[in-house]
Amino acid sequence: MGAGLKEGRRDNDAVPTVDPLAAGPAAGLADELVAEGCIRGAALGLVVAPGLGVALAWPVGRRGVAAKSPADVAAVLSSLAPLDPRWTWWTAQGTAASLVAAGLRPRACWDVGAVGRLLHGLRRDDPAAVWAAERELPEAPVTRGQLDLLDLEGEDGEPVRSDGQLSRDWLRGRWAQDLESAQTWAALALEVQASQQARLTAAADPRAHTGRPGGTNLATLTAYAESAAALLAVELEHDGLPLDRGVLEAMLRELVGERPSDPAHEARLRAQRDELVLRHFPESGVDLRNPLQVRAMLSRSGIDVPDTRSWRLEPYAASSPAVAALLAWRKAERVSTTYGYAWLERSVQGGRLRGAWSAADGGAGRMTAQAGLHNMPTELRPAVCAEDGMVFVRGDLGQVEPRVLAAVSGDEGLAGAATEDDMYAPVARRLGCDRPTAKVAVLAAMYGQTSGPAGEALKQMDLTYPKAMAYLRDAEAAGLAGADKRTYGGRLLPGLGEPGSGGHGRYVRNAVVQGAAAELFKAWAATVRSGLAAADVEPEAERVAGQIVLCLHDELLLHVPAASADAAAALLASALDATTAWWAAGSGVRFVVQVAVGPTWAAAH
DNA sequence: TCGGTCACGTA
DNA sequence: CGTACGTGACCGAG
Repeated sequence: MGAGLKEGRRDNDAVPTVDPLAAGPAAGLADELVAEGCIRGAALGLVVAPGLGVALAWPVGRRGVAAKSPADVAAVLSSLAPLDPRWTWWTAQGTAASLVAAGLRPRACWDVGAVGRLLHGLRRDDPAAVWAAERELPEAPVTRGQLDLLDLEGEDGEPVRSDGQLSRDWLRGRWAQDLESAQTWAALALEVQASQQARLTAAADPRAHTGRPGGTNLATLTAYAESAAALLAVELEHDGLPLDRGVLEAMLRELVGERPSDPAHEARLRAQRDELVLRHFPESGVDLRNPLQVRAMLSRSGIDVPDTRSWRLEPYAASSPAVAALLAWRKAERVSTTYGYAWLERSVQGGRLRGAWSAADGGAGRMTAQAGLHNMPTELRPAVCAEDGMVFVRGDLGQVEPRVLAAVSGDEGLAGAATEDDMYAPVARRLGCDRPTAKVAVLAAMYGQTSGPAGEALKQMDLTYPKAMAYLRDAEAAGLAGADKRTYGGRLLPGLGEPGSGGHGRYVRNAVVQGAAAELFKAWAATVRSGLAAADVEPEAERVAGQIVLCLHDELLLHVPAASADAAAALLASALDATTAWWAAGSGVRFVVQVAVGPTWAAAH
């Protein structure tokens, strides 16, 4: 056994049921790969061909290992833990999902799709799109459905077509036909990785920061974090958010009534709820779900509103029982339609709420989640209950967007304000206004508001924080001109190519802040994940049991054994310090996290 | 069956 | 007329 194997033995990634040292076809594999020029800690291309095995690729070699079942695959990968590879896959969604399902928690990865999104501002992360963008070819068509003759034009059985694009045949599954093809596919992923790595390495750091780990530049570290977030998205989808079905059902009974037994019963209950509102109005036959009809009905009662949004009706609620009834109906209707019994049946199984996660959606690259994970009403959060013997540890980044603005713009004045726990207090002092006004002015600056009560304070912002305001103005100008823009971490915000609307200007102005905040958040989440699940902290005792169960833009929710609550809380703080040490190095900006522990999500505040 | 609009939940 | 997202009901065009 080589020296590298001894020092590097890290079997903690493995499921307890898989012994990486067990004798078997994969025993000694790590040694063999090292002998064939595979370097410890480096990118290692990985493709899993279902039912066949594992394909590996490194710059000077490749290898296929037969593995029929997911457990076999897990055993092979566990045996490679001594190599401490940065697993390089086309996407975590495509490759890591089965690994996670088999109990693996890979430590480090490179997600070619996630990095493609970052570098090229792609809305897609499939191999065809990333390959084309990296080769600077025209956008590739989406592969779906059956191949037709047109698809095969220019194809000769090779993975790369004569026009330079990836083969549609290979994209449709040819890569998984045999282990030899899977190795080729893994080598192609590694080829893209190397090209991406070169682009990232060449990217100048936005500011002359020092102290980044291993001398790695910000863009590359951001690529690591985006990759980790893509893997985390797969894990979140697999693990789910603990939710007590009984508690939620009790809340639903309280809010919207009993569970309907059949469609007719449901219609009857619906009519009963509607009647509680309609009885306040003289006319009949009004559909409460049709805003136009509701507006007309209100108008006949002497309430004229341009639309029927709740904030517009709110002022009338005190004097009009009818409006109050309508607003109460709306609230119940929202819960009933979106977070009611149907949602419960669809999205909660085995005490966990599960939905699809995306690690970088939308223009700014925030994480998004489906199945209501990101917009569950606050009033339902008491149903998010920790399991027996477990607690939630919740960490919330305080005032993250203005702090991010201070860091990315290099504005010394704003950075000075960001040394305090509440940065709006010093801003108010400098602007000569009260705290609420200062807060509105800062938010208005980041969102691109141009009018309103913050007007005077905004003028003061220009004088007091010129670099921050110039940073925002430059972003807006780029958006208006149709030019490309990059976030601090290097995410491309593609320009429209031609002068755009004010709306797009405002969008880019906000996206450079929101996007950078998302990058910082993901880097923090990745660091927390390492402290929880990965095997890179020695000795073993320093690792904290538990898992991340929710990411919510500036908030992380951990589900941990009660005995580990303090350690998890400390991890949230230390991980933030470790992350901002390189992310905001030299800026003087302080980031803060508020941590709370509780038996439910609602209680952890 | 589709996209657009309204409405509303979260950050 | 401050940003982003996901979801559902309804409408009208296809």
